[in-house]
Amino acid sequence: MPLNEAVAERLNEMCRLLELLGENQFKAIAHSRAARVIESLPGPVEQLDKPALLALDGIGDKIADKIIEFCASAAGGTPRIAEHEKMLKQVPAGLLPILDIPGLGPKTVRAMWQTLGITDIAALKKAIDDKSLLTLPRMGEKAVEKIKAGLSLGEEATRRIALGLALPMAERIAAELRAIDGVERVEIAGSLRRGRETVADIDLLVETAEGRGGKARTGKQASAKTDQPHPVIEKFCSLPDVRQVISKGPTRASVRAVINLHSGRWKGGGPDEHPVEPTMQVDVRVLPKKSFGAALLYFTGSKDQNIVLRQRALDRNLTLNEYGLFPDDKEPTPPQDRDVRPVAGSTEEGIYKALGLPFIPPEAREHAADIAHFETSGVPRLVELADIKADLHAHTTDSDGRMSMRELVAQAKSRGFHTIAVTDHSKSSAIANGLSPERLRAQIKAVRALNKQLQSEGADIRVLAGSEVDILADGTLDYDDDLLQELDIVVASPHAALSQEPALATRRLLRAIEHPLVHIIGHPTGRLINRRAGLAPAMDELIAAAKQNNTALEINAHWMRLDLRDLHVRAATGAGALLAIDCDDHDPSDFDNLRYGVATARRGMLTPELCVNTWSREKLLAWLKSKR
DNA sequence: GCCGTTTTCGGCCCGACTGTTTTCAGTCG
Repeated sequence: MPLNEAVAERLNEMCRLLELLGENQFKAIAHSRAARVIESLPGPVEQLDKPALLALDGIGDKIADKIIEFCASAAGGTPRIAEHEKMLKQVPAGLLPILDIPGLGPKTVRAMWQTLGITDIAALKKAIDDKSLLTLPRMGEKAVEKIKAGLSLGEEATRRIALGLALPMAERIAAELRAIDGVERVEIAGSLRRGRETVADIDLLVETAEGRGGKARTGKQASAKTDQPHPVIEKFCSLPDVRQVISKGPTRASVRAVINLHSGRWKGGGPDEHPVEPTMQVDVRVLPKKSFGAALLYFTGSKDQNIVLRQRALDRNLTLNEYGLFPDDKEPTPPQDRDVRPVAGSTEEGIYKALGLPFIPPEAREHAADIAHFETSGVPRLVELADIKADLHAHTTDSDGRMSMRELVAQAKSRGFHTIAVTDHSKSSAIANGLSPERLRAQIKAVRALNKQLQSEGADIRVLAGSEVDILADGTLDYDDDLLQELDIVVASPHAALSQEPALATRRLLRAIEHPLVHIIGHPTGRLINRRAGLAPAMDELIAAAKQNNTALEINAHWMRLDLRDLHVRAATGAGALLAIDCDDHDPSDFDNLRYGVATARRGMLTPELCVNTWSREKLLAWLKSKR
C-alpha cells in the first residue's frame, strides 16, 4: 500500500499531541492541514522527493523532513518520526481516545490530565463515578452527562458513513423538513453535496418565508439566552428518527438520528458491527432567502476553497461570510448586523460572479489550488446523470444476479439507455455461479435471439453479449481468447488475491489492460469502502497503459465500491484515458447507484468525451469493434 | 509550522451554541 494514509494518520496524531501539550495551536493546525494535503495526493507520497513535497501548498521545510523521515524508515519496516516519538513520551497515549469524545477538546482533556492525573478512558470513568471530575473548572453536572453520553457512543461518534447510506437518509429528512409550514426550500450541503465517498455528518439548510414564525436573526442580534428556537428547529428536533439533541439554538440545531441500513447485497454493517444503534449527526440551519446562497456556499465547503474565496473577497475590498458578500468597511460589527447592503448573497452563482469566477460545481470544490485553474481555463463541462446512455456491466440469474435478461432490458429502457451489456461472472468465480465456457456460449446465443426479438418489437435498445471475466492472480484471463473473441464486450475484473503485493498487482492489471480483447477493467482495485483496502497498483502506470491501449477503466458505481476512486479518476482524466461508469447490476435497485458513480466521476473532472457510457450507440459499438 | 506582487515577521476564519459563569472560555464546524 502507498504510505499516504499512514503519513496522514501520523501527522494528524501529531496535531492532537501538540494540542494536548498546549503548544501553539497554529503549529497543530499546520500538521492537520499537511495531513489533508497528503491524503488527497493522487500518487504514492513515498515517491516524492523534498522539492516535490515543498511544492505542495501547506507543506514547508520542517514537515517535509518529517514525511521523508517517515517514508525512509517505513522501508525498513517500522515507520517513525523522532519528534512524534518524543511527544508520545510526554503525553500518555490513552488521552487520544478521550479527545475523540464529542464535546471534549484539548483544553479540557489537558486539564483532566494535569490536575486529576487522568490518562485513559478507565481513569475518566472512575473520576466520573467518584465525582472528582466535578472539581475541574467549568465542569458541572450537565457537562459530565455529556461526557457519559459520548462514552456510550464509543467509536460510533467518529465513524465516517458511506455516501450510499447518508444521502438517502439526508433526502428523507429534507423531505420531512419541506413538509413543514413556512419552509420554502431545503438543500443538502457539506461533503455530502460534494459527493465524497464517506461523510462524517449531514448538513441541511432551510430557507423560511420572511416574517413567519420567528424571523431568523443573526450575529449579535441573536442569543440563545433570549431567543426561542425557530419553529422549524423545534420540529426537526422532534422528528421520530432523532435519538439525541446535541444542541438547539434560535437558528441552528445538531442531533444524532438513526441510519437506515440497506437490505441489499451489502447491508452496510450488520448488527454484529453495531453494538449500539447506528446513528449519525445531522446539523440543520435556518436562513432567510437573502443569505441562502452565501450559506450554501459556506456550508458546502470545502474549507480549503472557502479560505481562498474569502481571501479573494478581501483582495477586492469585499468580505465574505455565511450571510453574504459585503463591502469591506473595516467596522468591528459584522455587516449583516448593520443592515449593510450585500453585493451578493441569495445565490452561489451571484457570489462566484462578483468574485470574478465561473460557477464551480460542488463536486469540484475540494482543492484550494483548483480555483486559480478554473479562473484561467474555466470549469470543464462535467459528465451528468442524464448523459449516461448505456450500462456495460450487469448480471443475470445465469450467475449471481436477480434479474432475467428481459428484466435487465426493462430496467435499462426505463432509464433511457440505448445499450445494456450482459456480463455474468466467469468460471473461476464459483461462489457467484460463474459460467462454464459451454454455458457462456449458450448465453451468447440467447442474447442474439433476444436482440432479434427486441428489434421485431421495435424496441430501441441493444443487448450486448459480454462477460465479467476474472483477472487471475497472475494477470491471465479466465476464458480462452477464442471464446472472448465471440463476445461483444469484455469486462475484466480482479475478484480474488486482493491483498497481493503492489508490484504483483501492477503487473497483473497491466496484463489485462494490454490484452487486445479487453474493453473495460472492472472495479480495478477491488476495494470495499470501510471494509477492505483492495489492491494498490501503481495507478500512473495503469492509466498510461489504459490510454495507450484504448482500454477503459471502470468507475464501479456501487456505493460500497466507488472503484476507481475520485483521486484516481482525476489522474486518469488528466492523462486522457477512457472511463466507464457502470452499476455492476445484480438487483433492479442497483441501477439507482448510478448517481454515486457520476458524483465520483465529477469529482475526478470527467467530461462526457472520455466517458464511454455517454457515447452514441454507433460510437460505442465502433469502439467495441475496434478490439475484435 | 506555513506563508508572502504590500510582508522574511506577524498574521493564521469566525459565528453559533453550551454551560458555567456574573461576562466568557471551550468546542465545533
